[in-house]
Amino acid sequence: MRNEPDYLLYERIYRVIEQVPHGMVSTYGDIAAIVGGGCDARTVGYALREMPENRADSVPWQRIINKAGDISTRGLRQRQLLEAEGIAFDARDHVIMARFRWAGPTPEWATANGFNLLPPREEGEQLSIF
DNA sequence: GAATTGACGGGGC
DNA sequence: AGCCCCGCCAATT
Repeated sequence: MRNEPDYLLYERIYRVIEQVPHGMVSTYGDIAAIVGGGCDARTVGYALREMPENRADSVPWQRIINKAGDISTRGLRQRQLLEAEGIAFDARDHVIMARFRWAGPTPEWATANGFNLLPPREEGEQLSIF
């Protein structure tokens, strides 16, 4: 018996995903890092796969892709939905991560809701908004 | 309960 | 960029 029911863990995952803004994407690993508490990338993938249809209305599942920047759910209209948000793909069908990757929740929100922040990324790469 | 699979990630090469 | 290996957690067989 777990101290925390699985459905509650999924709820936390969905809640974080809801924070990913329109026109941006995040990765399974990033979401897991924010959720914390023994959550990993695969768990996020599981939560999304098990997510009931009605949840899809508020949870932007399409914005969650793998770290390589390519979509896993081939066949679904994921790419179509992302392009509709203005997210661009390169010639290899990969999202340009350096440009569309979400930097994580605000410190205020994370603290207020009991989530982690994304570790700062070093490389000179950053999401310059212009 | 072991083995396998899965909308995964990081480190090596 | 790719491929391989290993670790991770949950569900299924």
